[in-house]
Amino acid sequence: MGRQPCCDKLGVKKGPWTADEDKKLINFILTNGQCCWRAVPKLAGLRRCGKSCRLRWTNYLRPDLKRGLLTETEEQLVIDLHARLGNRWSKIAARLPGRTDNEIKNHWNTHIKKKLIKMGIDPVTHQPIQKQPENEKNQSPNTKTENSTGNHHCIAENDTILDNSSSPPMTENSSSITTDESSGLLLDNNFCSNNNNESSFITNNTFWIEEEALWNNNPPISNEANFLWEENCSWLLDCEDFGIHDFGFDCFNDFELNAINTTEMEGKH
DNA sequence: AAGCGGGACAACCGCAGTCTA
DNA sequence: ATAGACTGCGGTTGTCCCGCT
Repeated sequence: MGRQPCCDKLGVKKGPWTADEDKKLINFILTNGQCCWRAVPKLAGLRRCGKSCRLRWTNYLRPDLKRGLLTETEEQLVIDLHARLGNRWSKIAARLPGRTDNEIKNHWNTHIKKKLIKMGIDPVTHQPIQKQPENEKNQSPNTKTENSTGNHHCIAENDTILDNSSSPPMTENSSSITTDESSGLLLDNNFCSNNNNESSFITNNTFWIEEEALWNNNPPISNEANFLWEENCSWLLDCEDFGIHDFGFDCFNDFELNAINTTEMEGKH
């Protein structure tokens, strides 16, 4: 019954990844793509759990990742999306090109939360913080409003934001970005439309949907993906501990990468 | 210069839904 | 049909770094 365990718990390494492990994982994914994570550690020669490999790849090694702090625009978008989606970091991250759920979650907890509190805005409800009367504080959880974030919208299964009766009237076809007068937050009206066509959610992010599709297609690594890789690997150079040189494939083009991968694969046989 | 505290972020943990033998 | 693995997600923790005293 059932399947094989994802990894042998004994002998599985934990803790920070080394440059060598990163190199092995990157090489493997670039060669074989993201298929079955269970097999990755074994095939890539890593003493890691498949889950750990997936996490390392998606949060840190993916070539299309942006590095560095979130920009003002991104931050504003995160705030806006959080107001609508709550702590659904993966959904939020899906709307920010090159950002991971982990990164956004961390940034929220370390920066944005404090920023909002400073501005007098409750980071949970996104409403202005006001002193609650004692009797309201003691209300039972059952008397709470429709959701924990205090939003005026509910989220359908396809992640489309739906208006409900309590929501403020949404002006159709209004400009895509407006400002909430009370909070000063940026509001993206496109996001709230009932249009199920995802590409119309956030105009600026249309390319991300396409990029995501490209990414999900798995290998062979396309020229576009390779371009992204080359363009985004510069952050590795900023690393104190190791640079792209440590991975041994700096300045690679398609041909060189393939050559190395082929060599490595042959070496295994 | 040393110690301390807080910020930042990578990584782990555990849960829930899905998948498969 | 079902047990148990797989995957993805959100919450939490651990550790490093930096500024302040």
